[in-house]
Amino acid sequence: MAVTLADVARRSGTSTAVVSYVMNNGPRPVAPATRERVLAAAAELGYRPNRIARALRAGTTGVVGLVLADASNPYFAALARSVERALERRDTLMMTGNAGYLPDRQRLLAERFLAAQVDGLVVVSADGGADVAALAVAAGVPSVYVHHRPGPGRVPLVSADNDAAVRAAVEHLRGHGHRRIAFLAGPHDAGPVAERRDAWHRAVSAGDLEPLLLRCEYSREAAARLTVRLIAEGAMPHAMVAATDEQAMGVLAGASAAGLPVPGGLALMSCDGTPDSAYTAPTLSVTEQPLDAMAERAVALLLDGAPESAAPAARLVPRRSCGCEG
Amino acid sequence: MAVTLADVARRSGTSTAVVSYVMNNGPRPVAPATRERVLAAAAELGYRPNRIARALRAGTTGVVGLVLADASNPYFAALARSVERALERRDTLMMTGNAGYLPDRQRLLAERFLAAQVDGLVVVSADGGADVAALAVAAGVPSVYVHHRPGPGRVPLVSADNDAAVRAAVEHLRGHGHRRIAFLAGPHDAGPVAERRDAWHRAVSAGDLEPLLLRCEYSREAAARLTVRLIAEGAMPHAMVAATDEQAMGVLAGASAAGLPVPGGLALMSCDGTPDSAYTAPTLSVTEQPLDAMAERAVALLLDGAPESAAPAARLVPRRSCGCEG
DNA sequence: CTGTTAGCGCCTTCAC
DNA sequence: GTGAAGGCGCTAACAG
Repeated sequence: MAVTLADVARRSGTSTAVVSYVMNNGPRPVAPATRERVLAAAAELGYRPNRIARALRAGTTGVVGLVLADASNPYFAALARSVERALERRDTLMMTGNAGYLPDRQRLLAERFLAAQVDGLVVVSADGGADVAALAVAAGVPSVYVHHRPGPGRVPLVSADNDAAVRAAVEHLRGHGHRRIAFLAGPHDAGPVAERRDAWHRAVSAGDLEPLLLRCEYSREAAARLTVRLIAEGAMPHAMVAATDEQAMGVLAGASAAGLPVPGGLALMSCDGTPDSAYTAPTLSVTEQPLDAMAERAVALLLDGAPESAAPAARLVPRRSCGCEG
Repeated sequence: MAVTLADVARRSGTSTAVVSYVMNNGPRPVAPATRERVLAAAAELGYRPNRIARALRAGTTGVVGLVLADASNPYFAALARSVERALERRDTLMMTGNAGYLPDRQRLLAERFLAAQVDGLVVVSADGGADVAALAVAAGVPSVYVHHRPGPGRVPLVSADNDAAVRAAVEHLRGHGHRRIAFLAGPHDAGPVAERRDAWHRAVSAGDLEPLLLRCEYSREAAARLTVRLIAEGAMPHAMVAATDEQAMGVLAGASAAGLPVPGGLALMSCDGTPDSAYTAPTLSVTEQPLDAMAERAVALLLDGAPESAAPAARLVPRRSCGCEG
């Protein structure tokens, strides 16, 4: 059905080797006249190289697998796009799979990607994921974690400098006059969120401020429910740092539903800095993760054998929800 | 490096044929004892079938390509997840590429996916895209458009019944007492947004209501800017249907920035019904597209040769922004 | 400079 | 019930 190298060779009166040399500009030289004939034949027939055959022969597919926690979460979605751009620069295709926070599904996806002979595996896992990169290692396939590394192991991790970011957020809220600054963490104590929580705790302690640790699932729904409940109980703090944008958006939704004004009644900051955070009502003050830099670094590590390097810094972006601009 | 069929055959003292029979449960029977030995050998060696080799032999990869307009847009992101789930049910992997509204990039992605020998192409294009599915057709690869079909051509399209949805939205706003109901459309007149605009126009005309057509790009930023400007000029309508959630969220952000209360000063509805729309402040009243049904239908069309059928209906979900629940 | 050919790993027809 | 062998489309020795 499809046009093959042999078809082009026949049509141009040459051999498959010559056609291959022309299509790949090497590894052997071809006479200009012959080259023209081959190119013409290829164009006429609409020849398109079969990457599957090439992959079998070359032992490399030009495809990388991305195991993602959840593309519905704007943070992970933005990260995925950054990874895609980084791969694009290397002419590499991406297979994506959403694991939905399920360790078994992470493993299943990784297995499938490995069976598909991906050249590398990028794993973006949330708290409590499986150490799926270990599977890649066992198969001799390069792998990287971005954002969070579930297991111990020697698989490299690329994440941002959460410590400095959270410290800056706490300082910023303090600058607005707040002395009781809550932190909204996730249900578990692991990964970047744990780092952010620790950083908050250190900053609050050092500043002689009053701590209040809150917890909920990483979803808008859970954060909205918690917020409504706290407001009803009169237990809502007046300043809060949310571990994730997803939670912060839930807090905003809950506050809106319960009639608590932001930033008037609650000064809120968050730690992801997704694109969406600029268009909430009110706009979210955040510490913005350098997603493009993280993705570029991860892909360089994966495909170019670049050395592991220090975490890139997050940037403070004050907007309306903390009390700025208004 | 990697373990192959031949390795397992050697280890189990059989032939590659038998190992293949065992791994695929056919097409020939294998004696139970032999089967056990093969399975044991495969497990010991950690054998994982090479899908690339299988694909070359079988002429089918078990991979579908998804050309997406923009995964940063929650509507497209949700659609992509639905497509992934529909493919998952058929044990099919997905390659994704974001075209970012650029026709040339759509074409490039389609070319690459075709070269990777995908079994099918799902194209989710925004207004003004290229007719990339035509490339697939030329290559003899099945393809479907979801949401929008750029060109003429006979490539099937799966979309929702926009007409009924918009009519319901207009009626709903009218029920809230509004007689001047604006519509926020996109910059072009094509595809589903054009359908929605037409449906709005018919509904407004039939109801003897006052029309006002507004336009802006499909981004939060553009919609927010437009909203701020209209408010400043005193030209903001009191009721509006936005063509997309993305634009509606921008309107919400603009209204919040300019101090216009929603729904008090503006009753707003939107036509996508993304998951995000339930957690804006205030929550967005929408007509919800049946994304799972659309995706399932598209994939059935693509891989199972299912017949084209009528568009599934969108559902009205009243929330706070139109004036309900309050 | 160009042609012939041997596999990459798998599946399956054909012989035993 | 099992084994040997050809070939999917491509690349890169190896000959000419």
